[in-house]
Amino acid sequence: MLHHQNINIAVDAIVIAYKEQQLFILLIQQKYGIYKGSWSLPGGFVLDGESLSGAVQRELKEEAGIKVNYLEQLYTFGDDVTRDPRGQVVSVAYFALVNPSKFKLQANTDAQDAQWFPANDLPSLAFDHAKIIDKAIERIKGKLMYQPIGFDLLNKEFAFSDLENLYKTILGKNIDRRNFRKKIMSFEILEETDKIQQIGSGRPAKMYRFKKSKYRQLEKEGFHFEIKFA
Amino acid sequence: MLHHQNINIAVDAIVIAYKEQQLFILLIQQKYGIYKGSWSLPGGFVLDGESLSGAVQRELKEEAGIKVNYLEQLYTFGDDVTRDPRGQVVSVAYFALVNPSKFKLQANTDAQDAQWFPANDLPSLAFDHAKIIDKAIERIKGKLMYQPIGFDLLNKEFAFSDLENLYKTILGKNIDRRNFRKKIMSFEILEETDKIQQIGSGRPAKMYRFKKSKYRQLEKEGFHFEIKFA
DNA sequence: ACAAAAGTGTTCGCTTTACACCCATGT
DNA sequence: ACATGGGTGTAAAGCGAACACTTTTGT
Repeated sequence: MLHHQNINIAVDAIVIAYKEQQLFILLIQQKYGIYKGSWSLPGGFVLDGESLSGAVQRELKEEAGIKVNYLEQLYTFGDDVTRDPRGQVVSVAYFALVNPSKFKLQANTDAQDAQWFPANDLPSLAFDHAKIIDKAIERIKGKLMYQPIGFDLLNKEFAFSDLENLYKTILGKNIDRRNFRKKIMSFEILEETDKIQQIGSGRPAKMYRFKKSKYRQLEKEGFHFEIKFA
Repeated sequence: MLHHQNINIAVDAIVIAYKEQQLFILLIQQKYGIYKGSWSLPGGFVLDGESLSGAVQRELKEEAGIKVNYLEQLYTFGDDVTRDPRGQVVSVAYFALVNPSKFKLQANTDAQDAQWFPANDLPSLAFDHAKIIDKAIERIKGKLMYQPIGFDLLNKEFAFSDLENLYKTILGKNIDRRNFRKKIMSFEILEETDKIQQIGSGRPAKMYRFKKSKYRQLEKEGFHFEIKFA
């Protein structure tokens, strides 16, 4: 070490999934220590020579056997020097999105202690993880309005109403179906598939795909995804 | 230390000032090491028991004798494991704004090696600091549109045209004076003083003050500062 | 009187909002 | 035939964009 420091550096991940009009967060049950038995965010110490995002991906694989499709740095928590009772730990939090295909956790890995919890019904959490989750939820709410991250929470093919419900769920308010559809459609970033969804009763829905390449191209041309609501 | 890690944690600060239609960034000349003589952002290792923002403030005081009026975490750089050639260092970058009263650096402190550089004419920088500055400039450009941070770069009392020029400078484009004034005034967050500014020729300008308390109150009521341009 | 910067309103077009009925399917 | 969710258009209001002359001072 360059300079002697009695501080550790860790990463934590807030992994978010969406299913049946609910947001879920991935938590891990602590096996040892004073927080034994309580739930916490997946994460751990960064290894020597390892990058921060690399550490996140490794921990997610080790602790939950999961690979995410969206990963972004959220915030670094280090202003509360006593956030970890064992010693000074600075934690770089990342926020991640997964689509429903990742929802069933493989029990074959180390992941026996990993579980999804509804975001609005979390158990009590170790460390300052409740605060970290709050910040992540704030971030996703904000981002939803000006970046097409909702698609990372849906299957590759989805009904329009799925997107609509996702927005309703995350923002916690009703949106006008007609205006919402008009807006999204005007961006021309959705591709209609030839499939239709048939579940339960009601008229079957056309399935759409998010055209990521089209979006990236529009972005380069100066286009900004942005949604406004009443 | 809880866990043996061969990684250090540091903070860096991007301190931004505005004067005469230019943005300036505070840099420090390196005294030792392989980057000796080249310029870098103020910053350094976090001390045991010290908070991250505390470390930033301490370094700014030590290295430049400066106290900032706006400080916000920018990003944590730790994905490039070799960003510091001496060893693995994760750096939490903060971005800070100061008003013109801080512009003259006291030469009595350690600050002999501190200097302001125009943001568009920087010397070559140590480490990955050029990249960090880019990110900070991006952030300030974005924030200017939806948060009233411009006021932190001006004196407490300022002419309206100062605000206008600040926006023109940072965004790098012309703005419509009438529309801009109309917009800002509609927020009712400025207070007219009884002073007038008289410099050189031309009609003297009324001086304004930013009503921070009024802004905070509006914010609580759900108001969002937001400016759009052509 | 002229140069220099401050101050001020109106019109036009686009975007946002509010709002309700028909369609396709299963039971 | 009815229940369920999918799919669609239009009018009014509000906001952003474009645009030029008058005022106050110094020289």
